[in-house]
Amino acid sequence: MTSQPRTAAATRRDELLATAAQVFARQGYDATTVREIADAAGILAGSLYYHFDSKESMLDEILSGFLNELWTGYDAVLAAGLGPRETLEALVVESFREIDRHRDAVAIYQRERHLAGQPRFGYLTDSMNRFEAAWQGTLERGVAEGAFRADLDLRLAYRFVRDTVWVAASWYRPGGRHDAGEIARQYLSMLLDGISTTHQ
Amino acid sequence: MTSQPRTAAATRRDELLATAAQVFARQGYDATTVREIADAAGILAGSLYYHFDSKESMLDEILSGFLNELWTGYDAVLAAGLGPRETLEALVVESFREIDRHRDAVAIYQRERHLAGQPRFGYLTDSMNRFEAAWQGTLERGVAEGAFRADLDLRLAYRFVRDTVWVAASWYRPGGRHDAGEIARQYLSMLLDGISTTHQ
Amino acid sequence: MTSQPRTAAATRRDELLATAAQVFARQGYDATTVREIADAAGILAGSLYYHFDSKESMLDEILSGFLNELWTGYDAVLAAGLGPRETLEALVVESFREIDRHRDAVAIYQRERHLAGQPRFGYLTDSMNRFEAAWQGTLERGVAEGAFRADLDLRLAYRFVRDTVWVAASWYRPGGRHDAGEIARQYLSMLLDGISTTHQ
Amino acid sequence: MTSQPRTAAATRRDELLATAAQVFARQGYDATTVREIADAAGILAGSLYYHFDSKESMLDEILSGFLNELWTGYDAVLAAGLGPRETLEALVVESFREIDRHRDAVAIYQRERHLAGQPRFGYLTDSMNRFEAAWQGTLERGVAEGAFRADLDLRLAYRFVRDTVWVAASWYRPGGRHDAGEIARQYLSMLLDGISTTHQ
DNA sequence: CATGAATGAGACTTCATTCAT
DNA sequence: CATGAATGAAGTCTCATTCAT
Repeated sequence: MTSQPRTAAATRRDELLATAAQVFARQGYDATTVREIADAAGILAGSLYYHFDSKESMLDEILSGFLNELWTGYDAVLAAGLGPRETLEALVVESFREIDRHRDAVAIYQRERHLAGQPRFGYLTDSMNRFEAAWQGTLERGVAEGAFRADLDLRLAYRFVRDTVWVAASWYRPGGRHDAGEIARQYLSMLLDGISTTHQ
Repeated sequence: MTSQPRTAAATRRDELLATAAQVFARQGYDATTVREIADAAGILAGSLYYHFDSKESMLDEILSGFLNELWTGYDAVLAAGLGPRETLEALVVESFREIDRHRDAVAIYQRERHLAGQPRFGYLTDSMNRFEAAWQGTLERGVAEGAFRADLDLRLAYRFVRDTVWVAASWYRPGGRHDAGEIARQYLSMLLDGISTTHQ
Repeated sequence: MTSQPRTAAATRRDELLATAAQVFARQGYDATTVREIADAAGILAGSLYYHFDSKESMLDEILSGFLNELWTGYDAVLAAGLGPRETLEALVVESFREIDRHRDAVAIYQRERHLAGQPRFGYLTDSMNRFEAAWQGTLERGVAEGAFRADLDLRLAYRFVRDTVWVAASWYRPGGRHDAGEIARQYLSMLLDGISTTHQ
Repeated sequence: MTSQPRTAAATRRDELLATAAQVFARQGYDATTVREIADAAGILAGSLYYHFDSKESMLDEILSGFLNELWTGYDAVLAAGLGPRETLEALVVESFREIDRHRDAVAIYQRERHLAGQPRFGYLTDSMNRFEAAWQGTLERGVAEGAFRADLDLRLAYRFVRDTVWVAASWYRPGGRHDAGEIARQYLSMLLDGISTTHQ
């Protein structure tokens, strides 16, 4: 009778996850009650448990789903054999694309970073480590090849770049004045050249 | 015999607030139980209510106390009659000084920004507005006077600068490799001149 | 299959309210714990909050429910166009009927009169005012028409009548020696004619 | 050095008890916090424990103090060898005198009648029994001697008389339009002769 | 798939009471 | 006598979760 039950169910799950992500992003995971998610989805709280094991597993799916897609994009960039400056540009562009597509998940990820300590969310720590390796490695290559300034503390520079990009998720709204690509371009321009007109 | 009773009571409150801020910063406000704060302070949960009305009022005092000190510093900078570039530099330095002194409060402030919607925390919204006015005004003056690049979207630039500075509270630990002044100097260098060696 | 879901839910609420009223009447509102109500109802304390917002809202529903029914009865009496003596008799009879049907609510109402000061229970004050108007107006008409003694202070007489009737709720038990109608008759006899054999 | 330490201390106790009685009467015993009593007395909550063992012992002293004085008055009346009607009149007058002098204690006594079940307050039960014996005995003598109507249920009549008198404590304010004696006279008139002009 | 009622653990908070000063 | 700080028990309420229908 039903054509693709698995697909239909998966679609319903995704809808519910998107709803949950929206509420988590707005209020924070802890401050969100299962009932609020259910209200936003138009069902009763108990009914969510037909689809998900627990509130935590919703969070889990949201975060791991986002990170999977993120790393698909990042890995493509890192495997492309670009120079350090081009790699950094591509990573920034890719990051804003992910923010555009997974805004809520990114916001949650930023806010609930402390979850990385729990076994269930160990993949967050893994991701953070790969993340640091990718960005800091790119910066180091850039310094070595003369593309980036050599007088900077690279750990500070890494954090500067990282935060600069990802915190944008906390204010970015799709459909605003600029699309994700334009924002990426402006950010890159500031990041690479600074905002000052006179360079020492 | 007793030296300063008023000071003694104020000191105890401040100690407890510092303890609470530490726990809030580590775990998040919602995920923190009153009992955890009390444990960290070496008293029983109920005893906190001799000093404070509620968990929320602890948060309130932490945030408003921080913002009061922040604005004392900012107002001094803004009243000094400096040029835009010097103003921006002074604001960044002052910000890192505040991060150094109120690390926990800053981290809480970053994470619990959504509180601004509640009447009790309306002063957060006020502060954010004054904040935007101060920074964005400085950027505009800088563009007008030729100190900052004119080809940037100023709202984006404002967010870039703002986030860049404040997110540092999430990883800054006093007593680390660099002191707050050194970090400010490096951040300013990246912000103003960019990380690239070749400027277009 | 299911007969009347709305009725079923309303019935459950009413059962729980009746249970709560019983405990409140026995021990007083303040001295009653939510757990005692739940125990009496055979559920856990937390489960009450599926049906009611708070302990106070249970009290609210008990009192307002009672007063609504009371005023339905009183208004019918007052609208019947009876003479003052017949009106007073009908009010007393109606009062004892309400005591019979809402014994617990009446006892609570007597004991927790001080609630009238709180905004949420402002309707208690309203009811008390209407109450006074109804009874004292009847007494005044009776004096004017010669049915009641003219030598009495009417405010005192009003209180005498009022207290006389309603305090009965504190000892009345349905199924006792006399039914409500018989008690009303004896009270009316004492009230109207006194307990003395020789009248001056 | 101090002239009468015992008397001074006793005076302070009495002041505090009067304050406590006032608050208990207004809000009810359970709804009153020790801190509210202390506030009303202008001291801190802990300081009350220099004078009293516990909140309950304050209540105890208030109630037993009142009952002691009440029974001194009642016993004098009952020992005077009066006829039933004169006895009833004297008891009513004495009761209003006690209400006048111990208004708060009487109000508390009315409201917290359920305490009679606790061992510590067993004297309340004793007092109630003596009370019932005194009043109902007087009524019975009156019926036997033809002073009171024989067609009434005496238990109902007893309750009618009892409640009628004592509930007055809930609204009586000293210094009002009528003094206690005048109120007693009017109450007696209604009680004995009724409020109707035509007697059957 | 969803509902409605309930569970049970745990949260925040209150408050009578204690005690060193 | 009084204070100020703390205790510890208990109370109201929340909320993730379960389950029969």
